[in-house]
Amino acid sequence: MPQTQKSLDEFYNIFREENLKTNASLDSESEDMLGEEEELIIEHVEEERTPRDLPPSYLVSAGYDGSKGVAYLKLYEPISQRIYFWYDNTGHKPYLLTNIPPEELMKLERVINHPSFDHLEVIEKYDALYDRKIAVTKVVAKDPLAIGGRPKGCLRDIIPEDYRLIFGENKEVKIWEAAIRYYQCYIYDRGLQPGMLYKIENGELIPYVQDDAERNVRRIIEEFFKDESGDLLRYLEVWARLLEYPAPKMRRVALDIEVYSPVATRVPDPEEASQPVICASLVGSDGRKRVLLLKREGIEVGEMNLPSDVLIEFYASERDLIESIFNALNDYPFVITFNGDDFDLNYLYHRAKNLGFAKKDIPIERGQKICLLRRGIHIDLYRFFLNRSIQVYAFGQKYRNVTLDEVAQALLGKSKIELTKPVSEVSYGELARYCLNDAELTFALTSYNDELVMKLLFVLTRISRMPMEDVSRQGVSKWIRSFMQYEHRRRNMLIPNSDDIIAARGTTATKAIIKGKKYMGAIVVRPLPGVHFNIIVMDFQSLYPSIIKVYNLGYQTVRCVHEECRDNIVPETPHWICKKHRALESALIGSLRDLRVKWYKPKAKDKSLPSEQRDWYNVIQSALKVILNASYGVFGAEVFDLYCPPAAEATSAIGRSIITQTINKAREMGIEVIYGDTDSLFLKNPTPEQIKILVEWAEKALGMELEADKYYRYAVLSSRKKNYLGVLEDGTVDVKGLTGKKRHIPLFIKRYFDKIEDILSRVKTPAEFELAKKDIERTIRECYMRLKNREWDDINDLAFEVVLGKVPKAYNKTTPQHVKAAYILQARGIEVKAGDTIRFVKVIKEPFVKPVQLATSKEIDVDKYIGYLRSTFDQILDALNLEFDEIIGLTKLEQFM
DNA sequence: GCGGACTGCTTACCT
DNA sequence: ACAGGTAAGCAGTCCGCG
Repeated sequence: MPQTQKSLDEFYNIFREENLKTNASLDSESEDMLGEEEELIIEHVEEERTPRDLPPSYLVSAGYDGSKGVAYLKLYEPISQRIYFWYDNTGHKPYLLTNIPPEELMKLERVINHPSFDHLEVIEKYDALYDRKIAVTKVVAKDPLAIGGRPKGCLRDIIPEDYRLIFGENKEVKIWEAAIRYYQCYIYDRGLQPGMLYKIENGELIPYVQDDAERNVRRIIEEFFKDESGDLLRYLEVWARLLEYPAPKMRRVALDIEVYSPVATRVPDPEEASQPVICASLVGSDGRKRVLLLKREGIEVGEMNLPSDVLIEFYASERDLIESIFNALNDYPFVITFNGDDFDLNYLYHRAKNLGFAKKDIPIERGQKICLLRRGIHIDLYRFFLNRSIQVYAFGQKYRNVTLDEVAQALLGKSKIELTKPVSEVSYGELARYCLNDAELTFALTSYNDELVMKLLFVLTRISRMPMEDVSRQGVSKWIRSFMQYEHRRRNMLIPNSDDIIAARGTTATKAIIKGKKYMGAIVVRPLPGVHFNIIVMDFQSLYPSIIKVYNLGYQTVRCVHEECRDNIVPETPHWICKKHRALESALIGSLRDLRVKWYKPKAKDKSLPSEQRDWYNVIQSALKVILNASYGVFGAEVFDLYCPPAAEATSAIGRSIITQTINKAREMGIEVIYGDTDSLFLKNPTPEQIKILVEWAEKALGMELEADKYYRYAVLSSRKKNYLGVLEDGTVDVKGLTGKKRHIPLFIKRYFDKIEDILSRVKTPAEFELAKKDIERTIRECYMRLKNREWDDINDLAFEVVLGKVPKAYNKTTPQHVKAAYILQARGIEVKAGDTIRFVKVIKEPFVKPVQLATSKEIDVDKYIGYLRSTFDQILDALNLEFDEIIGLTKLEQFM
């Protein structure tokens, strides 16, 4: 393993000019113009919050203090339940790396005379793309904004510009690591572990070792992974330590505000904040519930029957009300909102400014799209639940639209309160109940299931090595990027630029089936239509992460520079894989995979453990699931900093080879393979011995873990891929891909589909199946007759619900039906946004669709619905050898009339 | 001027 | 703003048809 540990005396300082005058104009507020890698500069000087000594506390955030000019950390002390600050005392400074030698850089006046320029150093880095050590120049600055992230005048732009002016175009100017946010850079360089325990002793920051957790780590490593070969072991230990340390109880408050609005249908713009804040609710983990109301002319008191533990406070002045909110924001270490970045905190910030608050009295710091707290940690749950990976893998698609109402209904079984009148007009009592309920729901989303959401955030903070605020707002590719960048710094590896990787490794060689995609993906086995009893579904446990681990995939190893590796070919591709070095991605992803599969997943189900421990392990395994599920995808995503198309292509190619070999093996053994998709095989009636042999073969021949995942009493397959139904032993029905389960279809049809599902769940034997068929026919006939005779209870049951992917006018290629309906709504003055669900019915007259709220029953085009009914049920009837037309009483002859 | 064959767009889903 | 593969419905286009 190449490690470059050049000793310090080999490094030589070229230049160190003390304190060139600071240019005040560079400190001005240019927040709005910052690019994606926004540096949020915060100023907070509070001696009481920066102690010389601090008992063990959790590192929860990091940032840069503009007034002190240093990095700071936020530590959560779990006994006092307060946030404390620690300021850097190591003299760490922001920097970038370049291939331009110091003597040439010194000729670039705009660099050397830059007000924030500090000094130059030459250092050595390991360049993994070319397997060599290189000398690079470290350009050190006094201020992170001088490095990058500023639209104009930062060093990462100046260096290439001026170099070309002076030295010409011959040499390629390289800048590395200039887009990393300074506080992340600080975390990486100092090897800090957000989410872990630290203490402060006499001003020094010291990691705190907790014996219980360390014992667990030792046990995992020594007992559970004792057979693991050397290079993965180190990673297993680092990860295990991060995951075994428990999470603290987090003292927090949920905040929701209501704002007066002169136009009932319009929410006031937070940037203008022209209307008063009329109500705020604060629900704390300490049990405190407060409702703050602004006294206004002509508002009825109404019924004030709020629970006795709720404190109601009336304010004559809005200023006092906001000050009260700000006091709470300063008091609680964690503040929870639903959409606070966009609305609540944003509104309070601007409203306070409008009311003449001094900047130092506003505890909110604004970025371009985020609102942070100067003292505490602001978690915007809207941003967290919006995260696709969280939605799909952590919460199993339980909620569809990310609204407080829908998420709360899905996870808590509770709803928002419906107002009888616009917020601005309702009585104090109703306003208080409404606002309080929102804050209670918001709080409950972090407390239900033993604080699952807070713990999940904590685990992700540790894995990603990012501040909690960032983890809750950014996507999985940023989390993965962060822990990979951390590992580069730890190994003294140069973090390559995206174009370096493409230049060295090239692009893809296979052809995708789908037009516009970059390379070929997974295999889907053509299903054998029919009803099949005794089906075992086998699958490879996290196939792609296993491939990345076992086949050593990463930007470093795919198409490496060594001649001797070129014979290590990836099947069906021209790519080869390095035999000399282990890729960083392979080690990091591989060790995470092993910990999840071998330790956390089994332990999460282990009834011998105390339930608290089990819950914690369950949080960990679902956090790992989220990361692992994305670990292959990021290789193939341009937005990922270590984007490496051949690595993505190699992963799916190896996957195809593995599943194909396994199918062939099963068939050789005389087992019927009736279906399969990517990493799964549906085997018809295999014996336990056959399964055992197949599993052992996969282990031996492929080095992959194959397991029997499910047993279906029977499975119903049509000829369509990704489209089947399986009945488990306990009668649970797995429905995959069938139209009858899709969210957009009318409730009327969905209800009948559910009835059929119910009939099928009771079938145990082929004999019972014949009876069930008759039942199904009856059910479909009933549905058909009710439609034909126009016997629906509610026109809403006939509505299709389709999500508007973009604003209506952005559809310039075609105008789908839901867009037509959206236009009709717009014409009626109803606001329609991207992401809205449009509810429409099919009608007889042009344009053949109508928003359901504008339609009447007699306009409905029944034949369109019957057509839809047919195609929905054909997916099942195909497999049962039944004909829709015969069921509804149409003879073959009649079909032609 | 109309209908069938075709392609492309869009959404919802699977792994 | 993690990937590719599949189903389905509809919009829009082309072409034949004396």
